[in-house]
Amino acid sequence: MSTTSTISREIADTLRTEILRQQYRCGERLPSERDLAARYNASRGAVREALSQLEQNGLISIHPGGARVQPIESASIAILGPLMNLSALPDPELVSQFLRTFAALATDNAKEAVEKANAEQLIRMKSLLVLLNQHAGDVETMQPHWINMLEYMATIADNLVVRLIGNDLKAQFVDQMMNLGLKPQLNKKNLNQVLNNLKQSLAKRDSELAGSAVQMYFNELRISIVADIKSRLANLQKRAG
Amino acid sequence: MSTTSTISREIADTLRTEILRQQYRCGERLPSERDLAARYNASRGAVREALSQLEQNGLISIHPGGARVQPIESASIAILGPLMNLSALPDPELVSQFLRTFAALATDNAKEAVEKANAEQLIRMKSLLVLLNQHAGDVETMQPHWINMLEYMATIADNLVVRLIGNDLKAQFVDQMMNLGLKPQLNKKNLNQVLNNLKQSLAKRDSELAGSAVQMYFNELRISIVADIKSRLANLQKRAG
DNA sequence: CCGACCAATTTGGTCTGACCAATTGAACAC
DNA sequence: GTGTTCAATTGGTCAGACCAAATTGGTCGG
Repeated sequence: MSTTSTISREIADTLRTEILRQQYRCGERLPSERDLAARYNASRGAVREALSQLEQNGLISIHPGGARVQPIESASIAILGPLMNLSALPDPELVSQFLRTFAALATDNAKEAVEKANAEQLIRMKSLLVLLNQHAGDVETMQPHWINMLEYMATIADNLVVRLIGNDLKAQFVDQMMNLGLKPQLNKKNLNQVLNNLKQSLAKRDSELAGSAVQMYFNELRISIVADIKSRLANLQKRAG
Repeated sequence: MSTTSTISREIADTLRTEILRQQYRCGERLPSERDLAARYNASRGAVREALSQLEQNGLISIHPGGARVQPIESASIAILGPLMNLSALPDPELVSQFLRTFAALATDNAKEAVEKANAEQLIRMKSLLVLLNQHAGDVETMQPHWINMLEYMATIADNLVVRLIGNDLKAQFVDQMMNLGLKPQLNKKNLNQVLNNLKQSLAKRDSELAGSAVQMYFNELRISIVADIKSRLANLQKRAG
């Protein structure tokens, strides 16, 4: 649903990819709006809307005299998705950073959730944990229950800043990961420890323990996923070489 | 510098504020581009660019038939700045969430920095820590040294995702906080413990300890700042009532 | 009274062509 | 070389037009 395809969006996508591929050097001037309009067979208005989006992305800065490419480190999160889509398989380093970041935020959510949960919310978390335990055998079917748990923790923590970042990150990352059809292999022993720690943290309302449990889970997930991507990359290279 | 004032930007700012003030109910249709153009005495093109920016902000979704207001929880980080600027004094709850989030990311950076730092980087961090200790007496002059330390840790951690989020958060938050001229009062005993833990973490390359030290620092900072804002708000209310 | 259907209107997406002010860049004078 | 000047370029804005999709409101059948 949603993403209605428009000329301006297509232009923005194309230019964004070109910039992320570093086909324009940082600081370099982009072609003029009129040139771009000619190149893409579009009107200046469409080009301007595209450039306006790229400026919002922090990829370029538009001044009278010309639009200049900005260093990628000063861009906004919105570019992470396109950055990961530059090739069929995302950069494992970037994926690792992504999961680290996601872990940090989820950990904070877990801590705050356990801290401020009321009795009813505590019970609900415990019941969600039971579901997690029931599916501990199969990572595949456990996934949605993890999402439920983390989502519910986020609801309790009720941190707008984290939620907004999480939205962006999810939009940029999760959907694209799904497409890869990753089947992470989690160490069962460690997973059991995660679930046990989570259980204890809920029982004793120990927020630090809850945080470290979530942290450990994401750590496992990260290591597994990154390894998977790296091995796929190695296979590709072997086939190509 | 930079922010050249353009009509489209002004329109975007005005509409953004109106939406954040909930002057349009969520799901409600915005006035048509033609209406807005008439209202702001501007051309449709300018209005379209403004709306395009708001769509990038996740505040509205534009479809043929009309632009509709989206729930704020599905917006992007870019709205946090405007959200905090709705009134002279920002919502303390939002500030608290901000600092929590910032803490979570800085903590992760600290952990990774201590983990992967080479000998030279370790030395540099120690020297930065010496500077911190020298200014431990005065929170005011210590601030820039903290920024240096955290910035250097971020450089070592070299996590693009965290950096981009940090950029956004800083752009939305830090500058506006500076204007308030806050003078946080940190508990000296706790501050000393933070510095000591940091020192030990560097000596033993204990990433967890480094993380908890940074966490504790931000915790102190957050409590102090939030209390400050709350007391100011109380003063304002007393004067008004 | 209600729901399904259809046409008129409205709305966003795009294009063309035009004007202004600021910037740029090259020719020019020193 | 260096500083100045001036014309070409560039972004910002406007007006008016067309199309396709969505909305709206009225009509018709139940």
